[in-house]
Amino acid sequence: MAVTLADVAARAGVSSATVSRVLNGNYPVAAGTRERVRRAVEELDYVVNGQARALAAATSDLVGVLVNDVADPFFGLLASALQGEISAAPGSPDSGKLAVVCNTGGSPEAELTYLTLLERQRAAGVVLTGGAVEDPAHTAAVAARLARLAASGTRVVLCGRPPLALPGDAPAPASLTFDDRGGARRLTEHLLSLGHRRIGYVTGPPGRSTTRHRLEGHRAALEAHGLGPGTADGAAAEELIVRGGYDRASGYDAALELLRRDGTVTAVAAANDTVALGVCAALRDLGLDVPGDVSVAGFDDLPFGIDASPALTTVRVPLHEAGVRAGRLVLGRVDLPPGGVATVPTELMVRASTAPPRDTRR
Amino acid sequence: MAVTLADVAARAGVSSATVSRVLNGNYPVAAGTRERVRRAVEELDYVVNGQARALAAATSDLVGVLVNDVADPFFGLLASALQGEISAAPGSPDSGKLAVVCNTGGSPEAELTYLTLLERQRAAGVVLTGGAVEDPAHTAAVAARLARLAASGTRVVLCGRPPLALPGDAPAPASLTFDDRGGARRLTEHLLSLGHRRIGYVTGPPGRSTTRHRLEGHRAALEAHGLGPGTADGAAAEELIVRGGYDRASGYDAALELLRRDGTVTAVAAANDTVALGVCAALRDLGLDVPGDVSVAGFDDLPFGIDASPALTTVRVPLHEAGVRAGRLVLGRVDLPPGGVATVPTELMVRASTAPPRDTRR
DNA sequence: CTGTTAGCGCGTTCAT
DNA sequence: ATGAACGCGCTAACAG
Repeated sequence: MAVTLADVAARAGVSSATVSRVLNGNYPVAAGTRERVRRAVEELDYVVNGQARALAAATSDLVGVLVNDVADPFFGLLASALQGEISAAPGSPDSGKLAVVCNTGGSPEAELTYLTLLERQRAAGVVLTGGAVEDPAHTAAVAARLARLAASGTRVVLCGRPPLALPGDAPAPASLTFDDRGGARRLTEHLLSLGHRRIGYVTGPPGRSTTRHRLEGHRAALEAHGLGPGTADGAAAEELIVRGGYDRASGYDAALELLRRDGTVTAVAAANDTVALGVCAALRDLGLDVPGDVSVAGFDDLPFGIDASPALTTVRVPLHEAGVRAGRLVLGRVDLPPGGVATVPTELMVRASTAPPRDTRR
Repeated sequence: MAVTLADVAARAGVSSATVSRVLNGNYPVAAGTRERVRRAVEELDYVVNGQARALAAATSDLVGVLVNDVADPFFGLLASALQGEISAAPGSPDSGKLAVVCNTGGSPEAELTYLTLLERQRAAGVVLTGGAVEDPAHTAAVAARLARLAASGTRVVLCGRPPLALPGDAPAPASLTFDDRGGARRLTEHLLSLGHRRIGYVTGPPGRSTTRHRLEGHRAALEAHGLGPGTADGAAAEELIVRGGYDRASGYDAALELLRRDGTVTAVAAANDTVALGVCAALRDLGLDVPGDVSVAGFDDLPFGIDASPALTTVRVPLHEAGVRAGRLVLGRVDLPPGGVATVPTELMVRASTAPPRDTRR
């Protein structure tokens, strides 16, 4: 059926081992022989069998990239940078690696399934991106899978999720964590410094590390401004935390719920930009002006935020840079400082959707 | 190192052949034996070696999905639906297939490289999505690769690009084409029916099938309304076609260029939604109102269009449905009508960014 | 420098 | 119903 090494060898009048050597170029071969083999390969349209090669050499050129949602630009941007870094490196020994983007849809089961599939394929590396599901049982299951992968030589990198200890004596995987907490804190501080006191917060989906970190940042800012859980205002602020998801619809619903709980809210911080746009849409439908009546802020700084009405104040997460770094890490081209954890900084981006509350203006 | 079939066999006190049989479940095995093998697998945390299995059985569970840009929601949505369809099918024989999203970045070379990589891996299927590069040499190169893939049993599906004839006696691959031309035509007809006559058009990147089809639809609408290439107005309309790309920046630049060519433009149709938002941004910066001074329309109906200011009039491309269909096709779960081509309809979505031109209003 | 010889881990005959 | 043996296509020692 398909043409094999042996076919090429026969055509070139050499042994299959020699063909293998010229193909991999990591062994001395006479120039003349090499040329003959090259021609035979051309003439026969030979393409190596990756499976056989992987089996014989015990190496693979597959790198798995797990994302929670490919349709979400957050992951699209990350995956794009990662894949670019992995597939690039022309001429380098890493060249020819296949970055495999696997879409878990945020489902813990799918995450485990993909990890198994990648283990089956003896992947060269695996990158887990985005917030982790914080269920102890699931975390343990993931850790167990990762430990096995690591033990069999697969490089594991965590990107955008907390460091994870592996069972047994396995060293913890390299991890690139985003400063979600710091970003969220600076964002809420921005709202506070504008004069807002009744600030609503729409969280991400429950049980996710990013959801928790961002909410913690929000609370930290409140507490630092004397709105801690002990105070009356702090208790009121807790009432203004609404559970959501990472989609636009939950932002829309959350905004309605928020105004039902307290019609005097003057600002809303959302778990991400998409949710923030849902919040804006709801406010608009209610006849409220942003930021005139209510300020709204997002998180991530995805490209569409700048074209929203009004342009969204948000926290920039350097997804491209993070993707590139994660790509280098999983290829083993760079290493992390001892401890294996690096934090990617986030940056407050003030735009038009936030302003001082109405009553403090002239 | 890793635990193998033989290890499991030894543990269960049977031959490796028997273990293989219970694992694949396609052969009668005594219930008791099966149970013992199952336990051994559990205890040893055995995971089959995909490479070895593929080599022995001459089948793979990899399905490649080539996209032009993962960071673009257009492809994200498509890939998400495709992957969902491929990885779903719980219990079915297709279950356990690994959908591999490969990001070509729109580069012809990368496209060929990925095709080679997938051929190396003896992929079970390949889906090429998005507009095709219309360079004869490249088209021939792709066709040659696809013919080889098809010959070795890989299922090939085209999604969102024109049908392609393969060299030799190979049957043409199944293809799902989008009605880009019809959609673009209806969109421009919409603008014409609102009373616009000076309509600008910002194209997609040069040499792409989608760019050409959408532009053709635009021109067809003009011609049907007596603004054909022969007429004076038609010639003027040709002057209002500006070359762009699929990114926001080229929309921004194109809008400036358009107004420089003719300050009386009252409407602009863009190659896609992202470009349309760039056009809106430029108009806004110029102090022009959308749609008061200039109407703007996009294409694709990506989620962010509804939150733009104003909500974008566009043409909906049913990406989710298309992805699902493509997924079923590549798995061979459904077939296309004779000829192997199906057209996915597109739909005009009128929203707030288009309105009658100023001078025809009260 | 090059050919020969073993496996890599599994599916699949062919026997039993 | 189960085991023994062979081969998938390739790389990696080991000779020469």
